[in-house]
Amino acid sequence: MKKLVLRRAAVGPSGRAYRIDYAKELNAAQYAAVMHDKGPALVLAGAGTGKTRTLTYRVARLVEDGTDPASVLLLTFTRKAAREMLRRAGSLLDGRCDTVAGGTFHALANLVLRRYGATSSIGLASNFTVLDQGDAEDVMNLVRTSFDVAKLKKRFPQKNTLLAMYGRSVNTGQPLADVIAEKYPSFIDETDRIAAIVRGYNDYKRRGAMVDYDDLLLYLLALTRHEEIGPVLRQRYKYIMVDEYQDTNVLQHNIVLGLSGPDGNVMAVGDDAQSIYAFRGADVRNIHRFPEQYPTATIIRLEENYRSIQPILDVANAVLQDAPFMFDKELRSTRGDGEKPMLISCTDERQQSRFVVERILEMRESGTPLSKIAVLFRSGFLSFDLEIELGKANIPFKKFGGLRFAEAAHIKDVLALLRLTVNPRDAVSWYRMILALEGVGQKTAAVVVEAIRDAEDALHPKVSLTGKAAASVMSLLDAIRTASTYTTAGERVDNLVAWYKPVCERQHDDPQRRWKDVESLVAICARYGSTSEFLTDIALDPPTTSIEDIDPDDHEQEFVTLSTIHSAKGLEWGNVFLIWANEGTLPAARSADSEESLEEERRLVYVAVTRAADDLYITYPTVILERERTDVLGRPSRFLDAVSRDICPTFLLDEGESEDSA
DNA sequence: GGCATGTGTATTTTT
DNA sequence: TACACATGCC
Repeated sequence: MKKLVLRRAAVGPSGRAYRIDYAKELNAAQYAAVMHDKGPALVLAGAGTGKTRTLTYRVARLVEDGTDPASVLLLTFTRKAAREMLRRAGSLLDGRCDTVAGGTFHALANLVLRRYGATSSIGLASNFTVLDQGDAEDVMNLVRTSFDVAKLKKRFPQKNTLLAMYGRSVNTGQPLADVIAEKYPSFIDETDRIAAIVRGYNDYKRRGAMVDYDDLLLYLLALTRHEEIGPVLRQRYKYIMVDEYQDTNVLQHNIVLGLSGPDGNVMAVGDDAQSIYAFRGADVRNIHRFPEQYPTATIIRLEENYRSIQPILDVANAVLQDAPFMFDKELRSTRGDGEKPMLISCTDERQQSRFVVERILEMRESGTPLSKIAVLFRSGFLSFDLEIELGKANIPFKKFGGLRFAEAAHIKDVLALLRLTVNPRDAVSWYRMILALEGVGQKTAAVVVEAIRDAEDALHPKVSLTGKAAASVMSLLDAIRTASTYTTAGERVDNLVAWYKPVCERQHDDPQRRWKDVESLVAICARYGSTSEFLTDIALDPPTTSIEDIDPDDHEQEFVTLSTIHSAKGLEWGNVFLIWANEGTLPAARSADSEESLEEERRLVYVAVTRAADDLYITYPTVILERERTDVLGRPSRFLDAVSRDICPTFLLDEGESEDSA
């Protein structure tokens, strides 16, 4: 038997002895944050400074001091981040953090609204549907079309532009007219019509008990201000922690204010240098103004970087050097010196891809696992050429960002079918599926949807059609009717998918590949009893990529990560390539018009650079093929101007000895 | 004439 | 992939 050993314990404010030796496991600043008890606090956590660790330990510390885990609320940017933190906190304390509430603002809103949405003045049925971005666009499109804007003979905003206008208005609190005047001046004459369409959009959602992402936040805010429910929520959540505070929008900021009440038991954690979601309404000023908002706030700075070697941080610090106001920060590495990052000037995109591929092959040769390598870029399409080269070289990779699972047409189809079994009044889903049928175009689809809307029983509409259209519409109605008789999501989806297969095969030329996706969706769905719960989860937390998440065989496999900078937030790799680091791409040309958006591009560079632990290669092509013959001469991103060649030397690529002698 | 379907082109970033 | 526009079927 092992012998018992005595260890001197620290004692917390509650007088209980801590199991975890916080002082030993944390640095001074982290320790201060973890021990912070009541009242507002702002933790400025630079990249790689152990932010997750700090949050995790604070949760554990609160629980060790006897705080009811259910009264701790951890708001994060993604559900995945929340899961990870709660898992880690749980493992510190043998699972005693199970009941801590954690997730995104949207997930919290969903939870609270299911419970209180119907009873309050909001009057939202508890079985409401959550619309994801694509669904919301479809609804907007339906309303837009009903306004006959095509007949205007004038450019009129597209569905996604309309949604962006409305979303901006909601997320920044600006009136719609002001948003149009400021951000979309070319449509200023159409302000009234746009406003009418937005009203139509909101009416449609209300009638169908649907909420989009913005509504979730709006309704949650309303509930925090509600006479009876507000106090209930504040009673419930006594300790609030918000991660990535720099990426909150005004709405979310107000929700935090509403939830925390006058005492302000809020710990906001973030890094203003990593605010990269302004396009979604995020406002860096939320974090900048936190100290004014809460004059008694404790401010704690985490500056010791555990991730990167100093030469990488030198580049990161230099990128921020000329930035206008930011909280003071200077990242210091705890790891010391190492190889300097390299700036590599490539002749064109081909050479850039070749360089990355050859370097990856060398790394693999010298024993670096592929999982430690990442290639980062500004926008999804910038990796297309590289993907081809990686494929040729047989280097497995996985791409994050860009196309998401739930955005693929065939996945949306299956989800639409499922939705119809839950809500046969869902005109958007009907329209989508009817349009997919053989012999049916926009006109016929509109007629059928109209008939369904007017019918007493949506599944038995009175509509007279002939030929192929008649037969295929009948078969769709029949499929929905049959599937609806089953109770579980799994049974329903099996039925629907059997009907959908020939439709999918007729519509797409690569049905086999698509069908794999459908099958993984079916596999996820099979775990659910309730169809609407499944649909909500898919909308709030869509699987990032197609099969990997589900296929257990692929889990072990080694792969290089390709990712947009946005999707790389919070992650790290040993070896990082930042490609397309040239003017016009990073910053993106469309961001060059305002200082605000330019600064956001600077922060993107900062985020990208600070993902690297050991090796960083920044590449840019000099000759860029613009559309139709005009080649543009590329120059490196202006945000690298302040990075001296001494910190990050420049290299050119020459053709070496050919290796294949065959 | 009305409608379904094919073709070409251009794409930020995401809860 | 999603749109605008052109073509060809009923």
